[in-house]
Amino acid sequence: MATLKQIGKELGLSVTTVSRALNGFPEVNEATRVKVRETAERLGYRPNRIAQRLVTGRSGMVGMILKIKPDMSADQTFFQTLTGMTAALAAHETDLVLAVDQDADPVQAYRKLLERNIVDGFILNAPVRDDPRIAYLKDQNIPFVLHGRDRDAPDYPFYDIDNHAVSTDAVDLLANLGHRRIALINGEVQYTFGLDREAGFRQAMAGRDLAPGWIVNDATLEQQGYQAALDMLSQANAPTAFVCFSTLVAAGVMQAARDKGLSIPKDVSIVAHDDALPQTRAIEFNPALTVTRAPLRDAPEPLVNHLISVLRGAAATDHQQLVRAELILRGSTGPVPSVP
Amino acid sequence: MATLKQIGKELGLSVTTVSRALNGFPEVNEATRVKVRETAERLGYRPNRIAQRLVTGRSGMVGMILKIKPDMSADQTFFQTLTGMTAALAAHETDLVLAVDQDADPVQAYRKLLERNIVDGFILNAPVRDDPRIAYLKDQNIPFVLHGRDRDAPDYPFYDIDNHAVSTDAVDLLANLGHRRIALINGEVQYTFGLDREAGFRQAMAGRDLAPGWIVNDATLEQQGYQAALDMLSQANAPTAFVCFSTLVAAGVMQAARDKGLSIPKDVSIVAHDDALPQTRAIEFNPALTVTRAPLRDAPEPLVNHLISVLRGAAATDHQQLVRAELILRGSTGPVPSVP
DNA sequence: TTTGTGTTTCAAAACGTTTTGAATCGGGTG
DNA sequence: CACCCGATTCAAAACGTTTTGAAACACAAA
Repeated sequence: MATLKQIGKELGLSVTTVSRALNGFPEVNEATRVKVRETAERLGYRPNRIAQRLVTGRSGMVGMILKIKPDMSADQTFFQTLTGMTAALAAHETDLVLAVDQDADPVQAYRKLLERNIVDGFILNAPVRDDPRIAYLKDQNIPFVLHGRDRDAPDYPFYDIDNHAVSTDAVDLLANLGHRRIALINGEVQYTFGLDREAGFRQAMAGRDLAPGWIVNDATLEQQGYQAALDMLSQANAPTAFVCFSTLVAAGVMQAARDKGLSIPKDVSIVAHDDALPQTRAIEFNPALTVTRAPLRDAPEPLVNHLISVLRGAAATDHQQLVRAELILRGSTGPVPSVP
Repeated sequence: MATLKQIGKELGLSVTTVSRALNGFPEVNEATRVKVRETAERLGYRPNRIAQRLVTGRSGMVGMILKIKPDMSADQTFFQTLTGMTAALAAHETDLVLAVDQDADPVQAYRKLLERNIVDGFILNAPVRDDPRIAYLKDQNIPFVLHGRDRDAPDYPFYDIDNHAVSTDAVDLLANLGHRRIALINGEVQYTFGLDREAGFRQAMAGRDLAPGWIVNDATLEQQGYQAALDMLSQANAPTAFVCFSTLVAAGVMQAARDKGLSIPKDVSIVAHDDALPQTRAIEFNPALTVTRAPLRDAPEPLVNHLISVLRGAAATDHQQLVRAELILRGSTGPVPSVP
């Protein structure tokens, strides 16, 4: 591996000058700079990141810790996010160190990575309410950025979609179509996104004096959506509309409605939230799904950029981003059926 | 952050002595060592890995590059492997840098990580025949270890199961039960494990003068297993036994047999290879599945240990491990039906 | 007292970079 | 000629560790 010293010796220059020439400092003669560049190229010089990091005091790596579920599966969305993230990080000469959390204590894995002086900061996802990881990292004064929020109006950098509005938008749409009996098939309420969706739903319903009589939480799979909807549709005074946590859950709900001999949107309306994952495309449903849409692939780049800025010393609160999901009207929603 | 120098000043010792005391060198007075340990503990000393790495010339990180399929899903098996790997690496003070390969050129992502002097070596998986990544890493003289092999009798460290034997064992079992028309529902033949399974199958069939008339490749999903088996079972002189690439594929084959009104194992026998993933448990099939079994969770630790040894200078060929899958007889195999 | 011996400690170099503060040079100005 | 100035280059320090070769010390043997 070529070093600055070798390039210097080759040209009769000091390492100082070589370093400055390569790093674009203005006080070096343009002719010298060209020669240095040439020689560096010829010798195949690559800066030794380790040495750079020792002197700058930063490691140039950020950590991310995966929480794996007991069934060893992980978030469906993880690979989508990971791909975007490594690409965005590479643009800032930064690498991603991945670890898996297998501990009971959610903070343990972060502590371990920190103690080894490996990473400059963290990317967190899937926060729970008052997340202990966040308390820990703030206490230790470690930079991090969150995909999501663990509370309203936090004081750390984050990128999140407005999950509260996701629900209120859906309820507003359905209520304006005349629906009164609206169900929520929600995701995991251990996470704030689930909690926010439920809170938004309850508030929107309350604002219109509607009773939130049908709420099912912790449904993430198609099968769970199917089962929940089937139960509800079998009752007297069944709901006429469903707000679904995901397009996958909506697929289950749709199947349940069909199995009950109900047609969409004549008898039952369905709104889902669409993370725009490649597996289940809302527009290919039959009928095409009305959705609140916030592509997950939009998240990694802002997320990474926020973190990089903060690592460079920017104020945490300058890097908060709350995006509103888009409401896209398609064929799965219609006016409430006249009389049941 | 406390440093060696600070500990030294605190105790009136040189950094040399402090360093040696903490690293367990024999030539330091036991009383001194105790004092140093105490002070280090009290000051919360953590060695600066970056500095350590600069002087030792090793980064203490290994890289792994994920190949993501066009549908953005990844290997079902990935999380299983990842968990075991980070745990095994942590035992050697080593961290995992993850990157995603989004290039047409499979070597590009490796080159990038290397040019940045980030990693000491690589863990590769899912090799193709004469894998270009392996050629590149060997040419560059970069340590690596492979999960799988890209050819027979390679000269690099690997951990692999004997995929050839997986097929021959299955065929032998079925042929000994009297089956003559044996089908193979194989996985992706772009990878060597798929190729080896097919080669083993053909060889075992040829060894018994049986015609390998039913071979389907590139089936990884339940649906694909179902479709392939349904096609075969609809033909005249349909196969009486199936060798399946995975338990997931076997589930599809089983369903196809049932849909054809065939019972298992009376009319159709099924053998599958079982990676022992938590999602599809062969023993819970009905009837319980006869399998060749090689738990994927067994792989990460030997894999990591091989790599660590090689990083420490061991000979590459001392760290090759070929394990033979276990044949487990259960209820899905039986004698060939008397007359069709 | 001197010499030898084993134990324990130390100063200094090294890793490759960035950064600080100073030196050198050529050329103009007084 | 003496001085100053801008442009360019340099030597040295620093980051925190490991490692080398030598020094210091205590104690026993000669």
